[in-house]
Amino acid sequence: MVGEKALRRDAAENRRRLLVAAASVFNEHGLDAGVEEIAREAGVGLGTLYRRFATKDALISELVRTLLGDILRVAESAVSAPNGEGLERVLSGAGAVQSANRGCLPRLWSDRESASLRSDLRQHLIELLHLAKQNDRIRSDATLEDVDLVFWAVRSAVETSQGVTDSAWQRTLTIMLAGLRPGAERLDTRPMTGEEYEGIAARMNPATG
Amino acid sequence: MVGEKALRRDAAENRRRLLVAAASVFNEHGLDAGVEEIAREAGVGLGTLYRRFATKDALISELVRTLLGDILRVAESAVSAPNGEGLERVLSGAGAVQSANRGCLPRLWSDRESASLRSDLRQHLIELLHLAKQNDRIRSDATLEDVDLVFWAVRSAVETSQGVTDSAWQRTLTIMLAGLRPGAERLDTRPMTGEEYEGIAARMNPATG
Amino acid sequence: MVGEKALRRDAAENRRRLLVAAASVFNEHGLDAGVEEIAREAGVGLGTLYRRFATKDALISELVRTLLGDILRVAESAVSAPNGEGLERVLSGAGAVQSANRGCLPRLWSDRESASLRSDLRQHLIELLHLAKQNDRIRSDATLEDVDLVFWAVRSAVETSQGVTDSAWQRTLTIMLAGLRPGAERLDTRPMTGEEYEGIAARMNPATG
Amino acid sequence: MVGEKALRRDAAENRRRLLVAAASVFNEHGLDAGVEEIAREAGVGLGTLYRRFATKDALISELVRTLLGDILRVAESAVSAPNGEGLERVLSGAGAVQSANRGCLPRLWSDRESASLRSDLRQHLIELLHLAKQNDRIRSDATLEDVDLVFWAVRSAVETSQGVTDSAWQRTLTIMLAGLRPGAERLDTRPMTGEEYEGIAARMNPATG
DNA sequence: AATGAATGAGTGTTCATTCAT
DNA sequence: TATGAATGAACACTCATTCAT
Repeated sequence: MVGEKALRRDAAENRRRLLVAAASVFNEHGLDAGVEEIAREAGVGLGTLYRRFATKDALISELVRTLLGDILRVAESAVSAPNGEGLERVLSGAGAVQSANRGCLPRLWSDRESASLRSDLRQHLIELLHLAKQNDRIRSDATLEDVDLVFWAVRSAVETSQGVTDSAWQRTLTIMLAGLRPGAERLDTRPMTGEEYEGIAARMNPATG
Repeated sequence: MVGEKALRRDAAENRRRLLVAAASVFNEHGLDAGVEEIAREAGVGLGTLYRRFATKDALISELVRTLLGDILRVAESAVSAPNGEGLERVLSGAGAVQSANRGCLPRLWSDRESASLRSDLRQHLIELLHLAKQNDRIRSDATLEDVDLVFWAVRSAVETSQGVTDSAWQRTLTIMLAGLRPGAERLDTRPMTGEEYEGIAARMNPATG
Repeated sequence: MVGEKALRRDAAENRRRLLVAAASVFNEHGLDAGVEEIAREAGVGLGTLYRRFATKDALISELVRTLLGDILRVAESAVSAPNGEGLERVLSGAGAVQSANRGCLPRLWSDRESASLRSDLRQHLIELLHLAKQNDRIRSDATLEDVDLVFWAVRSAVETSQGVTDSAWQRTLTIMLAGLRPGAERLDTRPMTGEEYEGIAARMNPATG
Repeated sequence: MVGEKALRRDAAENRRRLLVAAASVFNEHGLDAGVEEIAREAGVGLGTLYRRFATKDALISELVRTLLGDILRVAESAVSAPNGEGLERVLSGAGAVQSANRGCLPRLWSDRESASLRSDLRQHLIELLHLAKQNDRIRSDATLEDVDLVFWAVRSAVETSQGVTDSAWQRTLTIMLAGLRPGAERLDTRPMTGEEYEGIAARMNPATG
């Protein structure tokens, strides 16, 4: 009995170490980093990695689920934030999580296996958005999809400013929140006409030197 | 006419076809798509691809430069737009270009070989931002870096909404512009304190499944 | 026992098989033979070859070092040969090694990575040449460089007589030793004047067929 | 008629330029050098190269035949040399040719297509060797095969001393001639016993680190 | 259960040769 | 006829995954 439990605990420990190592390695070399480096960083053998995760893809998915879980937990506790500030807390929290896990961003919001977690998150966001509107922190015509856009905008700021600055995403968040405040300008304008779009697409004509 | 040696007509045509094919294949399968598929889509042999582009990386870089060139051209003509609307035109144009070339986005704003083109673009943006401020379309405390953030936010909207909707990036742009208007709320607030950040990082504790 | 990390038994066995297979394949098809055939001949997968040797070039280098090591060992034991015969033993041994490893000859005496082994060999040759002179087996005006020339002459005999006879190199060795005996004719004659050389070079005039 | 002749002359000129270029390129980069560089060095297009030579291999063969032709011509004129010195003149001449065409050496004495030229050369060598023996310049038990060995020994000296010294082959030639003089020691000794050979072969046992 | 050596399909790239211009 | 762009088989090498120890 004791021996069994000890093994289980080791297994869980290995699993945790692998996820931490994967996050670290992905942050440094991107998702193309080799599984061998992850195992080395985790201090375990390759076989152990594959005992815990069926494929590299499954490992990435699990890491993504971990991050979504972190964000989800912030969302859960944010419901009780005062003055409808919960939504903003979640967005900040998600920014912090993304910033600390740049390597996973290409999969964070599109990973197929994590759909249900993102769905859970959206359930909370519905309520948080409602609270924010009630408290006049977010304009009444803002949608749940708009909130997604904020997550995504933060993602790109983190990814692109990598190595230059760590706080670019905070400015992105600030600007988007400013645009979502009750007092900001109307949002129902399309920023560009179809003709303009076509014009640019047509110009996509590589120079012949 | 130009400094580079002119390519024969058909060589130039092949070059153009390869860039178009690369954009298409990357859009469908990402930058990890094989060079063989690009050649096939372009209707040429592998050797031809490598006659035109020294490496796969060089092909990607060239594609990125093509896109930045498209955006740059919009920026050049946008200077003469009325009412300081030029900046918004460039942002819309860049959105359209990015939307039509999703596959390249991971490199578009970070490719090393394209630094000078991005630098050229920034020169134009300086003026366009100035004009926008003069015309009260953009708040006076907005910076050139804020404009970068808009490009990047649009990028992420395009990437993440892939296959769901093609216009998400337009909404992102609308929201960020709303946040950058003179009447929007102050931008000097940090959206999250350091302690909160640490709190979340500490919670990064993968499930022991 | 040694400084390097010990390989597992089967890993070491694979390494040996690969070197033997490489020698065999190179003997048959030259250094241009494909790595795949080497792996097949060794009965291992391609990945195993690359696990043991970083590149094809490194494999060739290692094979060269192995052969030089064989020759070096002969040289070490040759010091104790009677009547100053040690030098001749080394030359014969090197001939046998070269004859059994024709495929490596283009690299044997010029491989960059093996310089120190060749240097070690030369240290032994200095002593062996000295002993040979003391015992009147080699003329006193012979130099260490002359000994190099004997190695190289044997190389070429092995290479060129490939498939015709296996003992041509022995005759080459015999003739060169005869020329290096104390009683042979003076060696300070230039075999050809500069004018003659120029005359031939000028005649280098490909047929107009 | 005149136009036709002019074309023929151009073709012949191109052919000559290609052979000269090939020799030069092979000298610098070895036989693995690309055909494109040869065409460039010759100042003609790739198509022209392939109009003159069916394959790269045919070009190499032709170059080899050119060199053998040069040596053959020396052999022809050497028959009339005084005091039986003709043989030595051919050997020197061949050394000069080889030294000036290092790049071809791997094929010079083994190229299949050049067999008849080498056969012609041997016919002359038979006579030259006879004359040398009659004049007591070469020992009477020397064979035609021994002469081959001298060619080959020179080859290797040229190849291996590449970049270090240009005259190593002359020393090799001097030593071998000394070994072939009437006064040199007997040549009928085998330099190594079969057991010794086996002993070394058995030791061919890569270290297991 | 843990290890890491072994595997081989897949990738980017080269280069002798062909052929449209 | 001369050109060099086009071709694609062949190559060296990588890396996610398997499995003997």
